[in-house]
Amino acid sequence: MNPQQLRALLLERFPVFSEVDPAALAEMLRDAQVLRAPAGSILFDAKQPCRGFPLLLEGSVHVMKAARSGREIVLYRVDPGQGCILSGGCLLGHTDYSATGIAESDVMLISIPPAQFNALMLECEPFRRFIFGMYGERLAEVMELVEEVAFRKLDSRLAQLLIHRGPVIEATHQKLADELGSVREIVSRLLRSFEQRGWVKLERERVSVLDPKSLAAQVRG
Amino acid sequence: MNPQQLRALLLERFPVFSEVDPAALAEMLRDAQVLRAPAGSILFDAKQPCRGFPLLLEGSVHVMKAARSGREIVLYRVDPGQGCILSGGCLLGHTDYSATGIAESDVMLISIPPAQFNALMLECEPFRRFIFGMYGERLAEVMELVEEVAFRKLDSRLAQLLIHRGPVIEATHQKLADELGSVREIVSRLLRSFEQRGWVKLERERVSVLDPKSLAAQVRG
DNA sequence: TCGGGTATGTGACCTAGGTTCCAGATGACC
DNA sequence: GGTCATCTGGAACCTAGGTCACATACCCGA
Repeated sequence: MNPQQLRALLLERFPVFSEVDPAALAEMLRDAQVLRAPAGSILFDAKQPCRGFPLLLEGSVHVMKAARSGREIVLYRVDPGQGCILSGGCLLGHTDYSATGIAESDVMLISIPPAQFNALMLECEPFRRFIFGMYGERLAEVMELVEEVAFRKLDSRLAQLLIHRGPVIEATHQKLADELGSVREIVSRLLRSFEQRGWVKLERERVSVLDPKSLAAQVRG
Repeated sequence: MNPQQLRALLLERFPVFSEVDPAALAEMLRDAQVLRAPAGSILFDAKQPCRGFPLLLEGSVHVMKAARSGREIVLYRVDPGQGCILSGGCLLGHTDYSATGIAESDVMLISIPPAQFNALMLECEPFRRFIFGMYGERLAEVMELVEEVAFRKLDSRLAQLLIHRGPVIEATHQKLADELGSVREIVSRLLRSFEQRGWVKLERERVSVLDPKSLAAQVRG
């Protein structure tokens, strides 16, 4: 990818950079690294060196926690136009997060070197708001997740996941279970009951939503 | 409280201000509001106007979520030397958090007006790190909480709470349940079983830890 | 077409924890 | 002391969801 293409893609994914001084942006782009990783690769884990603040250009990333039992739960997803604030955390002198980021699909990201990142934070108010906004959103999402896990039943959370992931979900039951912090058998059982009620259609590695209204009712119920 | 006392208290609780330009600090102190609230008062809720970024000087604050069932769970505590990043969130243009902050004890806090807050963020790198660090810590705490709620059993979480709150906890079983996101009966049952094993002593509105080692083992188990 | 890896269906069973309901205890206030 | 609210103990019961142990079914490459 040539510099012009990169610049255009960055601006498309991160409109906030249109408010950055063009010279500073050019400098940043010169120093920044573009990284690619295939689906399934671990982008960061407990303690990665991680120099630079990563911004996701393409693909999506799951940030998750795993218990020693092997069970997992997804804390949130990072989509294009968002940054990996966790792996960027070390830039700001945080404690370690002990969460894992895995590429859900092939990903491309750009890593802003610490010097440029700090300069942007210093000089550019919109950029500062953007970064803060990301932190705030993540915090809100994870707080919401606490409430869900603590108070909502699994059928409701599964229904919500199916609706959110759109009409056709390509994933194994195991992956859905990992996302919810449950186990395969339970997710299979719930999916089957949804299917018996005509709400979804099940195929190998695929769930098709047939009746989003009823699923949504299940979310509320 | 006179300005000198306030300045001294602020510096004691928030050493980061020693790195702020003294003139700017004086200006901030002149404009900042000192707020007090009695134990039990709601400091912020879904949507409070909340002008200013609050820093906690005395007391402690619970940030919690409530389900319509009436059950609650504490997301994290704010102690002196920390800021209410949630109520401060509006300064930075976030979405609403729909969490509630209640004063666990009598509290005193200082509210930094938006103009001064932005000026500090702009001018003072240590302050910026401090604020970012707080966001990062909160995020890490809440992520940890997700894992606990999803994967740890209640006896383990209760034992952890008892150890953390130190040798004598003055609280009703209901409050402990609210903190964990559970119900009174279960907490009572677990406490009783701890008592039968000689790990704690139970009195009205008081739990005394007798055997922290065994409790700690319960946390890990 | 055969065989091994992966994905799913299914049932029996178990347990943590929630629900309900009530009895006693404690303390505050009149 | 008497009344009332709050707090705690405790049993019976129920349910969601996790665990185990399989049987199938599907996919793909040798």
